Amino acid sequence: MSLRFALLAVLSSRPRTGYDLLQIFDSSVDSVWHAPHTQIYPELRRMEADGLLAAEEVPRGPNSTKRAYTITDGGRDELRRQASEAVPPLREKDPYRLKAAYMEWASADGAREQFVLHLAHYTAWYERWRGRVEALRSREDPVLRERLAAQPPELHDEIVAVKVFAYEGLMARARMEIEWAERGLELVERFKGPGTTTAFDHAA
Amino acid sequence: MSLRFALLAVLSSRPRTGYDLLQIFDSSVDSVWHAPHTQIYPELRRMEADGLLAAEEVPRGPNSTKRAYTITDGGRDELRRQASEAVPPLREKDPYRLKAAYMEWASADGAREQFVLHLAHYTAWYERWRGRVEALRSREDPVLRERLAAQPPELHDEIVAVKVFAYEGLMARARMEIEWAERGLELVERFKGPGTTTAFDHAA
DNA sequence: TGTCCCATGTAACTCGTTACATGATTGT
DNA sequence: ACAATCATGTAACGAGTTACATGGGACA
Repeated sequence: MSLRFALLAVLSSRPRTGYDLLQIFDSSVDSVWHAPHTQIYPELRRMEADGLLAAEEVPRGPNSTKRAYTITDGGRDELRRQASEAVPPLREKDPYRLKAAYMEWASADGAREQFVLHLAHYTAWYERWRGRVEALRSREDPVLRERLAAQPPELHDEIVAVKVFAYEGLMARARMEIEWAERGLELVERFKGPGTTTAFDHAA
Repeated sequence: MSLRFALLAVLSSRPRTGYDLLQIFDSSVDSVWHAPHTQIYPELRRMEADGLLAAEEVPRGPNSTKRAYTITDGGRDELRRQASEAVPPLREKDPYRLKAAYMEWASADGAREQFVLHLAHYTAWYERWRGRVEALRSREDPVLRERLAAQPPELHDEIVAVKVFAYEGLMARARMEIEWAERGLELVERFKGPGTTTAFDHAA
């Protein structure tokens, strides 16, 4: 249901096409969630069928149209409902920690490479999320501006604050992952450096 | 593939039945991964068909048998392969941060309840993981003992160290989630306390 | 006339969850 | 006898990924 929630949330500020949503999700701005077009387009159709969205064919050049989706009152109700319904957190399923727990089976190079990738990944995302927080605080982000324009001024501080809070949560996660990967690299050097043996080497 | 990896890893110390694995995954010890029996039993059958496991019908009472699975040489190769192959980290999909980013749509009670659940969840798991680290460090954990018994003594330190490292990563995650949820509760009081308005109230 | 970018789909497949089922064994 | 636990499945469904496709518009 997260995809549906995210779509409703983005469409609550103004109508957009599937392609618009794809850009927002996948590349530029809203780096909390993502989805490929193969998931977005069918979901928009289903949401329209469920009465959460209304679609309009708008012209595009002389011989073509595109579908713009507008949130309906029912869609806004559903957005409020999903935002307000507390869902119990899921049990952890953590593939990184799982893999680390059985690192004795890994080659030195494989283990090292995994942590190098981990470090690079979360370092890059940390920077990206930091940029988002700045764009939100300064209220220069274009998607945020459209959102604020669609809501009364007395809500603006809350809207900005909760988004900053969300991205700061992602930044905290990234910092944790970076520190963990650095400790991982130390472990690799300690146990898989020259002159050591590991379960990996006990081949049949 | 994480389930398959986890099954291979657990079976690498000694043969077990599907039910044994279920206990290890779902309740008692190995709290890094979990899976219901409806996923474990068919996966074991597939792994047997793929030559990673060998099954043996062992008697159970007078009129019944159970299937015990043993890892094969091919299974050990696959375990080494998966442990050694660096996989690029996945893009973030974070339903908690997503929901928080659009908290302006939530009722005060719904938002508060969500963070209370979050806090309770990660507090409980923090304690659980801390207990696991203790059981690993003292080498009193029965599953760990079987694992060490199956591997030469010069590997014991590495085996314990990587498991402690994995659980400490989970603990770091839990600490981060706890701090974040506490900040979330402060935000709820600030913006959804008495005398405030929120997008939730702007009903149609 | 080609090459991006805009714009939208279907189909097959994997992973995971939930619901529905069944039967034997062990201990009280 | 009954209950708890041991033991193992099938089926339907939803979410998400990857592969396969198609066609118009804008600009050089």
